[in-house]
Amino acid sequence: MKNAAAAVKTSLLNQSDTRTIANFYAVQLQLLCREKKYASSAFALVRSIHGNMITSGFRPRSHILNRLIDIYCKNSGLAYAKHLFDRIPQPDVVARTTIIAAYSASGDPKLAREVFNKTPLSIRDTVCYNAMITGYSHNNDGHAAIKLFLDMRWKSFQPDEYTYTSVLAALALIADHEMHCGQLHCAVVKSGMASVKCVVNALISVYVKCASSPIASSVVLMDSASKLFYEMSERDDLSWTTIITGYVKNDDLDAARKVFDGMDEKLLVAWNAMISGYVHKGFIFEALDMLRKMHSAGLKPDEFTCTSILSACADAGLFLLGKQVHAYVRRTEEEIHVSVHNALITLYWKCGRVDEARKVFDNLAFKDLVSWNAVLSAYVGAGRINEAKLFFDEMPEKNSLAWTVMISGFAQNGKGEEALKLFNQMRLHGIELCDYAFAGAITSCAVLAALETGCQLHAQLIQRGFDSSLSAGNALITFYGRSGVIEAARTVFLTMPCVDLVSWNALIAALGQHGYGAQAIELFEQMLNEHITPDRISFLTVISACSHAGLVERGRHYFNIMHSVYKINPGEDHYARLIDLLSRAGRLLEAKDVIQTMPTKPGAPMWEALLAGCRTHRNVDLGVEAAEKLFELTPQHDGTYILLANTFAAAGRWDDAAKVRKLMRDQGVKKEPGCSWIKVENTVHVFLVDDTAHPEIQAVYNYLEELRLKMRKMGYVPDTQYVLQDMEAEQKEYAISTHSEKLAVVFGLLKLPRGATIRVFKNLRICGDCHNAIKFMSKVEASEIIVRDGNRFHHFRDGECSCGNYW
DNA sequence: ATAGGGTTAG
Repeated sequence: MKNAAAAVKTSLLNQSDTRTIANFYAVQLQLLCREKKYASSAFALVRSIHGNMITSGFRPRSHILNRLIDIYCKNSGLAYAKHLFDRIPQPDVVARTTIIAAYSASGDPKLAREVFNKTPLSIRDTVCYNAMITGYSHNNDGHAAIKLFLDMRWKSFQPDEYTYTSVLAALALIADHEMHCGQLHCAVVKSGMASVKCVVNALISVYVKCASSPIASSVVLMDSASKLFYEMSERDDLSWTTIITGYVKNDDLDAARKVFDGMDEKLLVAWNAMISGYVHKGFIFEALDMLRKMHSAGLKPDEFTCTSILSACADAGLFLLGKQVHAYVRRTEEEIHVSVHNALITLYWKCGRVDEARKVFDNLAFKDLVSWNAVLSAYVGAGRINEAKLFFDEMPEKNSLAWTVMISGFAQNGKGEEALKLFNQMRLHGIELCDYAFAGAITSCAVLAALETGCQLHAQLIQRGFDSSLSAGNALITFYGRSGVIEAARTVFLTMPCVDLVSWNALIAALGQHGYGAQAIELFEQMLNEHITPDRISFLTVISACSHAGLVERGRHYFNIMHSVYKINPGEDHYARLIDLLSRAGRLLEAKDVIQTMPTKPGAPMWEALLAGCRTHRNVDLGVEAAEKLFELTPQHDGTYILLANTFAAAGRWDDAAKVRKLMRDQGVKKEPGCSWIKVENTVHVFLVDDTAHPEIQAVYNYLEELRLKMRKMGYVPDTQYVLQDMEAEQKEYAISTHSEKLAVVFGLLKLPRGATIRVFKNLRICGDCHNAIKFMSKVEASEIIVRDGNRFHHFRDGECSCGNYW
C-alpha cells in the first residue's frame, strides 16, 4: 500500500505533469488498483480522487467509472459504489460483474443475483457467471453455485479454469467423504482440466476440506491430496501452501512440517501457516521458534504473523511478550493493520485489562466488525454484562457473531430471559442463525430450566442440520443434565460425531448432579481410559459426583491425583468440593483439618460447606464456629443465617434458631428471592413463582403475602428451609424453594400424611422436577403427584406416569 | 470485471 499511496499522493500534487485529465485519473486509479491489500488509507484516497473529479466537473467515461466502482467495493465503500452503479443508465457487463462480486463479498448474494438476472443474455459472459458462482460459494451456498454452473453449461457458455476452481470450491462445501471426492476427481479428469495447474490446486483443496469433515477419514483423504500434489508436473506457491495448510488444519503438524522443510524457497504464507498451526495447538514455544527461524531466513513478519503470535500470547497470558510484539510492529510498520489491533485488544482483555482493551479500541482510526466484536467479548468475558449490552446497542453493524456473543454472555451470567429475548430478536432481524447462537439459547434454557423451549430448540437444531455441532451438542448435554433428563443428555453425547473435554465434563456433571454418582465415576474412568486428559473442571465435577454419592475415599483419591498425576494445582473451588465431600459424609473434623491445613487462606465456600455438613449431622458447636468465620468473611450473606438457624433447628434448639432469625433481621440482611410457599392440608400445593403474572399464581401470591404478615407477627422472618421446619411442627404450612435441587431436598424433608397428593403448579419449570418428584415419591409416601406446566400436566401415580392437556 | 494459500472476534 505504502508505495501506491505515495505515488498517488505525489500525482495529486503534480497535476500539471499529466497530459489529459482523463488519463491522469486513470493513472491514479490504476495505481490504487494495483495494491489489492485492504487498508484504511485506500478508502480516503478514492474519496479524494472521486471528490476531485466532481469539483473539477469531470465526467468519467465507463472504463474509469468501472474502476472507481471496483476500488470503492474493495475498500469498504460499498455504498458509494452502489450509488455510482445505480446512476449508470445502461451498465456494461464489466460494471455489472464488479458490483455482483462486491455484493457477494458483502454477504448479500441475493442482491448480487438481482443484478445478474437483469444482465441480458446477449452481454453476459463467462466472467460474469464466474463472479456469481464464486459469490454463492463464498456465502456457503454450494448448491446454488452448482445449479448456476449447470445453467451456464445449458446456455452454452464455455467454462474456463476460473469456473472450475470456483465450482470445485462450491463442491467442497457439500462434499464430506471419500466417495464425493472420488467422483469429483473423475469429473475433473473427464472435463479435460486435470492438467491445468490451478484446477489441480482446487482439487487438492477439496480433498483437504473434505478431510476435516467429522465423518470422513482424514488420513485417507490427506493421502490422496498429497499424492495429487507430488504427481503435479509443476507446483506453484499455492500448491505448496494448500498441502501444508491442509495438514495443519487436519491436526497433523508433523506431516505439515515435513512438506514445509522440503520447500526450497519458503514462502511467508507457508511460515505463517506453520506458525498459526502451532499456535492453535497451544505449542507457543514452537511457534516462537518458527518466528525466530523465519527471521534468520531474512523474512519480515507481516500482519498475519503478528496476529497469530499476539493471539498465542493472549491465550497463554504472556502479556509482556505481546507488548514486545506490539512495539516491534509499531517500530517497523508505518500503518498497523486493523487485524493486529484487533489481536491486541484480545491480548489486553485476556490478560485482565479490559479497560485498556477499550482504550486501544477508542484510539483506532479504522475499526472493523472484528474490533467491535473483540471489545464486546472483552466485556462479556469479564462478566461486565451491562456494559456489554450498552456496547452491543451502540454497534453500527452486528453480525451473527456479535449477537451470539451477547446471547451466550447473558446466558452465562444467569440472565436466561434476556438471552432468549435477544435470540428471538435475532430471528426477527433475519440474522442467520448459526450453531453457536443455538448453543447460547439452549444454555439459557438450562439456566431457566425451561424444558419445553429447550426441546423445541433442539428440534429446530436438527432441522437445520446443526446437530453435528460440537458447541450446540455440549449446550444440549448441559441443558438436559440440568433439567434432569439424563437419558436425553446421554443420547446427545452418544450421537455427537465428535466430542471434546467439555462434552465429557457436561455428561459427568449431569450424572453426578442427579444422584448417579457411580455412573459419573464410571464415565470419568472411561474418559481416562480413552487417554483424554482431564482439566480442572473435570475434577470439580467428578469430586462433587463422589460427594453426592457418598464415595468419600474415591473423591479423596481424585483430589490427590489431580496434582500428583495431572499437575493441576487444586484451586479454592476444588478445596470447597473436598470439604463438601467430607462434610456431607459426616467427617466434619477431617473437613475442618483440611480447611486449617490448606495452602491459601480458606474463603467463604469452605466454611459454608462445613456449616452445611454441621446442619446435616447436627454438630452445633462446629457449626457455630464455621458460622462465625462466615459472618466475618461475608457479613451480609443470607445463607449463613439460614444454615445456622437450620443447624440449631435440626438439633431441636428452636429458641436458638429463632435468635438467629432475629439477628438476621436486626443486621438488616435481606434474603435472596427465589422461594415460594405451599399450603398443606391433605394436598400439598407447590407454587413456583417465576411467572407472577399468571392469575392463579397471583392469587397464591396474595395468599402468601397474608401468610408472611401473619408469620412476622409471630416473630418469624419468613424464609425457605428453616420456616419449613418450624411449620412442620404445626403440620399446616410449608415453605418451599423453586430450585429443582432444593425442591428435591424439601420433598425429602416433608413428612406428609400417607396418601397425600402433591400438586406442583409450574410455569417455565422443568421435568427435572418431575424426575425429582418420582424419585422422592417414596420418601414423601405420596400416592400421586401432578406436575403442571402451563396447559400440560404430568401425572404420576403408583410409579406410573401419564401426561396430557388441562384444557 | 471472475478463482485459489496464511490472521484477528465465540
